[in-house]
Amino acid sequence: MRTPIDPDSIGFLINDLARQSRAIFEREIEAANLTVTAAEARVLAHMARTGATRQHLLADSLGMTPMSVTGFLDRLEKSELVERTPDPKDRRAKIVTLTERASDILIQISQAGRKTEQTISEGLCPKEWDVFYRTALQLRRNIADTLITDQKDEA
Amino acid sequence: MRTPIDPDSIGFLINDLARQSRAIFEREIEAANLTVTAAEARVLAHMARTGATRQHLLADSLGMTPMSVTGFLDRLEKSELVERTPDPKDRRAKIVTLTERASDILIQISQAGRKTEQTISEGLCPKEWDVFYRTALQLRRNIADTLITDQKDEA
DNA sequence: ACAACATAATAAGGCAAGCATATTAAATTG
DNA sequence: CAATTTAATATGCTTGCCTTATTATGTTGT
Repeated sequence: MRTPIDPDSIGFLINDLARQSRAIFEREIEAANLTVTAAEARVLAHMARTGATRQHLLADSLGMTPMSVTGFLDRLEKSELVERTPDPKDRRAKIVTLTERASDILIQISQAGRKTEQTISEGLCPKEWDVFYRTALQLRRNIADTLITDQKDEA
Repeated sequence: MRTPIDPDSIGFLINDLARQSRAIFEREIEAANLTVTAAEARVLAHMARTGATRQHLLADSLGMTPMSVTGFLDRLEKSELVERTPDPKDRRAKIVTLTERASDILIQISQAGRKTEQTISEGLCPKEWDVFYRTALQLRRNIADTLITDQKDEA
């Protein structure tokens, strides 16, 4: 019974990469004197991509629960980076949008992101890097589909 | 100014993969009726690899602070999966070891890990998977080195 | 030998990133 | 128009870390 458990197995590995890259990203963010966390940046990124939406759609896009999104939006709203406006078509719903102020910060965030990317991929052969990136993309979709399917199975 | 910020950039991507794979792993763990978390499993994995060690060495191996390790060990000790014994060579230090009970659980954890790996990599071409895995390994070392160097720069 | 410093673990306390559950108001559907 | 579903949120929890003391030792230079 060799290798009963391996710290180099893919799950641990991916987790390590996430912690490491987050650490580097946060360092860049701090260097730029920004006051957003990596997770908040992620929310902003999705908002930038999807445009004005209802909160639960944003939650879907982020792959988290509506309640988690509420928490993020509360903080981001306090920092005046997002706004919640009532949805005229459904009085239960709210539409979230990025503020003026956010666009400024988004640019700085993306710069931090690019620097992080550079730091991380430094010394890697571009071809390998490319395969790595594309596989990661594919993997994410793959897993997301599995998770959604399983979720339906529960119902 | 196109792509001011991209939810598909590598940092976010890796983070997403970590969350997703952890979710799947935790599902497996629960299915096996185990009561360890992914992070605890990681600690156990490192302990299994490094053998009996002092806590601060374990912390190094895990890439976390000694205090964080203390917390994990407290819980694992309560679950009787690890033991702390005084180091005869240094009365400040403690040697941590896995218990009998842990070896059982480690096997189950590794099975959960393998199942997770299967689920995740399902449908991927083995060659791509291999490149992905090896690049990830390389990347981790790469980043770990950067982080350590930078840390020294601060001092 | 002993003062100064470094090191090993821990106590205390905090914060971020979530989650689950229950609630309220509004919409939809039979 | 009653029953069900949906959108957001309040409340309160867990996990996975961190920082900053503190205490007990070890080590080192003089």
